[in-house]
Amino acid sequence: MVKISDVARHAGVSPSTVSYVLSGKRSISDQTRRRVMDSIRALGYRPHAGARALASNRSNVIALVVPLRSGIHVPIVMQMVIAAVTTARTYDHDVLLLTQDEGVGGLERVAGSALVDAILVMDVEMHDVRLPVLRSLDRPSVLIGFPADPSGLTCIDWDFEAAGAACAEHLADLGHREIALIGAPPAVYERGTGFAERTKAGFQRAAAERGVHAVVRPCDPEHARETAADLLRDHPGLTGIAVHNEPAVEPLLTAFRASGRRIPDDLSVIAIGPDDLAARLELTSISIPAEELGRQAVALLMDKLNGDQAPGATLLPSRLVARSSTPAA
Amino acid sequence: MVKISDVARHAGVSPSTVSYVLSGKRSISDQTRRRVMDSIRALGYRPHAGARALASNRSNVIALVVPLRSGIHVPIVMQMVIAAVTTARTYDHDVLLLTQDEGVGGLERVAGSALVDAILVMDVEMHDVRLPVLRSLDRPSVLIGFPADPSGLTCIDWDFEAAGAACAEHLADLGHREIALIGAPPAVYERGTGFAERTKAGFQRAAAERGVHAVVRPCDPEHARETAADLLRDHPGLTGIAVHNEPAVEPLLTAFRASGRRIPDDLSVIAIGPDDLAARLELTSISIPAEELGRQAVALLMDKLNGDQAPGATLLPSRLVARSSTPAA
DNA sequence: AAAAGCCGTGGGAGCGCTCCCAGATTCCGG
DNA sequence: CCGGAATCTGGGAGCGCTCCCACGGCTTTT
Repeated sequence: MVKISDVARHAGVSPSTVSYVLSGKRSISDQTRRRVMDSIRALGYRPHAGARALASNRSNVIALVVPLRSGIHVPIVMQMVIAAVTTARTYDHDVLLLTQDEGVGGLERVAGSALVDAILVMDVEMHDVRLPVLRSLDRPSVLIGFPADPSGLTCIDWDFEAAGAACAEHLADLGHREIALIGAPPAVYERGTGFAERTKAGFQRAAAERGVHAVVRPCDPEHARETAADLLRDHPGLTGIAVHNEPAVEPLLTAFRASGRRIPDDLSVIAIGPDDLAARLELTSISIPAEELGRQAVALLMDKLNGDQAPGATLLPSRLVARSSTPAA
Repeated sequence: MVKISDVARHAGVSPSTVSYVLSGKRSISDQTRRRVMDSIRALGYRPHAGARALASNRSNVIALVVPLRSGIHVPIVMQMVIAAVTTARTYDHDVLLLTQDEGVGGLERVAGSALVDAILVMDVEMHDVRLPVLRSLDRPSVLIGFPADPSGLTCIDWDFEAAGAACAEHLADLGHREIALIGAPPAVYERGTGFAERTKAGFQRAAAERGVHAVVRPCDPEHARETAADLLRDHPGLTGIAVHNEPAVEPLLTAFRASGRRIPDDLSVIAIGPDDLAARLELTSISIPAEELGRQAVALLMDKLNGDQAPGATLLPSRLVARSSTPAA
């Protein structure tokens, strides 16, 4: 293995100079820098990560805790994970994967052993048991999702409230008087996950403001057919529907059509979710940019690692893209 | 930070003894062990990962390279990733995530800097550019998927050839004389990915052996409707179909029904893929156990890390589960 | 002309752990 | 009672890097 002293000898400088060339923590003459870099390349030198971590107290690795529970759409998670890894690399950091089920112990382990410098937690619950640990840990963390009490934590999420409101407003603007929001599976609501509630709240608030009648239903993708049938039976006057449940979108559309409703003639539909699905189905959609969230979350984490003050709460705006499923009357 | 010498002092032993208690690399009297363990708990000691890596030349971290290209079904990837992480933990290892697009450089980086002890590569191509690097690296690796030349490498995958053959045989056994395999998107075939070709080969071989007429079509899920229509037009006598394309399954079923074919009355259907989807749709299926693959791959990697000889090739059997979509005639 | 400031570099302690080399103790058979 | 084996423990060098402390040479100030 090539070590820093080998490079130093080869370049005719001291090891500390090589270190400084690499870290940029003090000025080095152009000539020296060039000689050192040449030696590094010539010898194929790579700093030993462990030695570096030991001496500098920085591992240049961040932990990413991924959820593995039901009711969360896997492709979105994957997109965020990829975005997080890619972004971390631009900051010269790597990503260590932890699963939700390692729980509190996992966080304490990777932080306590100095395996990671910081922690990114996806899919935070309202009353997440990990919150106290994250607050007390000596390492910065960023949460994707908002718990009930975000004090002392840095959180980021999509602005679901605004997304829900945008749906209701869009439908109201188009003249619909009776609208529905089909949301996440019941399990998600029961778990008290914030995003589902916030979408609902925004939807209902905006509907109320516009004097539009609004109903909200959870939906298990496996039982999309029943959900759709029940909804249309209970509310025959329904003409506008927002779906906040990625995997249920296609089954629901099928079910609506099976119930004799034409889209968009009888029923206008908005999807809240990734743009690609909506684009393919020609649905008006509120896009929730997964990559953007992953990217920003890592950026926040890096800010905190640099000792910068990070905002406690960040809400990413969503964007309504009108397509053929919600035509103007 | 609590360090090993703090524990040693607290327990009245030497640091080396603490180290040996933790590693188990030499015998320790029960009494001493207990005292040391008590001190560790009392002080909340956690070995510093970097120091450990430096001194022992082992980081206890493995790299996992995840694909991010099109044509691979994301939930399957995620299942394998989760399984890999979970399994690695049972071996006291963590998982560092790398993306495909870091390419060769990424592998050299994490291996050269001793960030990871071993490498697990998902979604290997036939003529993968990373193969030479993996062969020359001083760290063990395991590939998920088989390249054209697997010599000198440890590879594991599902037995797609057998899966394809099982489909043809099952259909032939039920009396079908004209059958089709609807496969991965064209891009996957063009890329020369092994699994698509192998399924095809098994399907065709078994069909030939049974004297059954077989056709194979790639299929882009976005154009499932057209694929289905074309296929039924070109081969009106078709009565048995195998689908090896997870996201296309539902669109295809819809398309078949739209073409006036009843399932299973007019058309028997087998799905090759995760069991949950097939079970929900009541389809006969050949299940490809994603978790199992992730688990086994990590197990192989750990064997190699321990210096054990690992088999060069491992093929995981798939299992045919008969459901209502392929009734006996 | 001496003092003060600046820039570029070297020396080397120390980060926390592992594991080689010994040393101490106990146990056994002869 | 002794030699040797077996069992358990301690000491401490060394892993490869970072970063504090110095230092020499040069320029600018007093």
